[in-house]
Amino acid sequence: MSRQSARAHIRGLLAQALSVAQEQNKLPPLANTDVTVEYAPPEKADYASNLALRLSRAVRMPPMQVAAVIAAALPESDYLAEVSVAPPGFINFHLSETWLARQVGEIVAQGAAYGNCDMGGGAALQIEFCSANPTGPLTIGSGRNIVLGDTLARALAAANYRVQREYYVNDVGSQMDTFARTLLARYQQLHGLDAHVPPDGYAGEYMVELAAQIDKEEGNALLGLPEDEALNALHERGLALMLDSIREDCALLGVEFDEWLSQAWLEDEGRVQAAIDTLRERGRVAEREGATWFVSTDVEEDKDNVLVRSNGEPTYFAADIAYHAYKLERGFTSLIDVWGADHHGHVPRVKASLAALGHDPERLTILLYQLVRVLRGGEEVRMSKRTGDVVTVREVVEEVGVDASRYFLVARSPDTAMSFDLDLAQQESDENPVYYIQYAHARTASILERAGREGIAPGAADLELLRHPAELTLLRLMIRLPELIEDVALQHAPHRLAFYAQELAALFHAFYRDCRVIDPENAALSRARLELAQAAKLVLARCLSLMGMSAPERM
RNA sequence: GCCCCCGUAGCUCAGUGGACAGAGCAACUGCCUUCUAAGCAGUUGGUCGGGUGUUCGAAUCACCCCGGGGGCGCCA
Repeated sequence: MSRQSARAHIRGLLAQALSVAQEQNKLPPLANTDVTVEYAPPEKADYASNLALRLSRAVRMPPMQVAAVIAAALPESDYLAEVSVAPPGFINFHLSETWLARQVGEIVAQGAAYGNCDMGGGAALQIEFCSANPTGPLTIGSGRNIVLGDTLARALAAANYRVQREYYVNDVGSQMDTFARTLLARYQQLHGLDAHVPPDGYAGEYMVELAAQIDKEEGNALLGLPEDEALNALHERGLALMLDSIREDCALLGVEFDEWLSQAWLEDEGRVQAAIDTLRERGRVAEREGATWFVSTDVEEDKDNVLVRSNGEPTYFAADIAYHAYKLERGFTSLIDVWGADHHGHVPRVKASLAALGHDPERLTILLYQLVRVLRGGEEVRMSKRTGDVVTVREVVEEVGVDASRYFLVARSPDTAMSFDLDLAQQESDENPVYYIQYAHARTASILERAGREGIAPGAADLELLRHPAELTLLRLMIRLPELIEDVALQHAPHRLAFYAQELAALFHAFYRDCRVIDPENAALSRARLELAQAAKLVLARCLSLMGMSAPERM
């Protein structure tokens, strides 16, 4: 695929140096050692390794000496201008500025593919996200789920995983019964009957609209049916309409799922029963108190969990066991679930159940995100899905737009209980990071357009003319994009994209100030800088695209 | 009672074993006859909630405490 990133290259050099030093008896034989390379403080170096510090104890040598030995054994590399050793024992790597300048050509040549890496090696990966109960419109909380899941999916695809996006539809269970009963009451009310939304029903206005939609299609045909038939019909039709609406909400955020997998389907296929049977064969099931239990007290969990209720209905947990097993049976080598932190207690039992079925629970990663508070007029908006008192994805996107919605929802670490301030996202649009980043992109576009009008031909540039500190600082960050994508994919940390984009935009703005691109007095330098502007445009656009945001040509 | 997340500058948050702790916003001071001022430069601002350990090195790891949020067998 793409060329090796500088970080990966340096890691390779260090690994070679380590084995050379051992062969030459400069270091005692060592067991397999992790070679770590990180970003150095900018004034010290570009990259740094603490390898010598970590090995010092094992090799019984002072860290500075270990560092010197390793540094001396490093092979030559055209990536590097200088390698130095710094107290207390760091090995510092300074990139060659001519190598750096030449990377502009690499970036432009790779175009929209620049940033890709081969971490996944084409492995099939499934990411399941959103999966909100189809009993109401998507809330801003689901919005965070969707944006985290989709952004991560984009980064994983860039890291060469074959990614499938899936939405698990919880179309079975008590909440769907309540949904149908609420719908029936609303439908009856439309026909002048004295019906009431059940006390635990969904009081939101959208249920009235849903009933009206069904009424438009069916007229009073449902009134004559026995109650259970009417409920079944409303369940089915209401669910279909709700899923359409959820699909539209996702589309508003620029997200499309490859698969919508139904819990009812899993049950109808007998997969839930089959999972329970398998667990029983493996001696992991107990009957007590009239219910069927998954026995996990002896392993990962601190308590057993119900699989089949005393009324004979399987639980959500039983279906989830079958569901996760089915994911692996479909050939995905790794799975990611994106869950709200309120489900964290569910994690150990799902993993325990996978293990009990003979699967490797390590294949499943659960990305938990803390819940979203919404501020409107400086006040926290109280939300309740049951009363219909929610802030929806649709409202937010309509209010602040898809770019700002996605940016704010992805820009915080999943571990942070974030506040989404609706007024701020709108009022301060001038001071908004969204515009800041997009403006940098628009500036690159504007420069390129101007160059075109003035007949400055791109290409054939002598890139080694790029020596200005502002040019090189910008480039140092640009060449880290593949490393960033690797980190985002590995750490499941999509928010890093937002911080990178912000920093990149800042460095571009600084370059714009310090380095005039189109200079009639210096055609050669103009061509080189034009090439750099083109590369910067590609990197900015790639970041925005990974975050699902637009990259405007002008603002 | 037990489990998970958080506590870092006035505010919103990065940084989760590495070098003197960072950004944006807010506040203050400057910069448009030249490729977009939705921009740039500078200044102010922090006992990293508290304590004790581990380590060559701790915002980061362990333990205890304080504070905020979320969760805990027949809801999903």
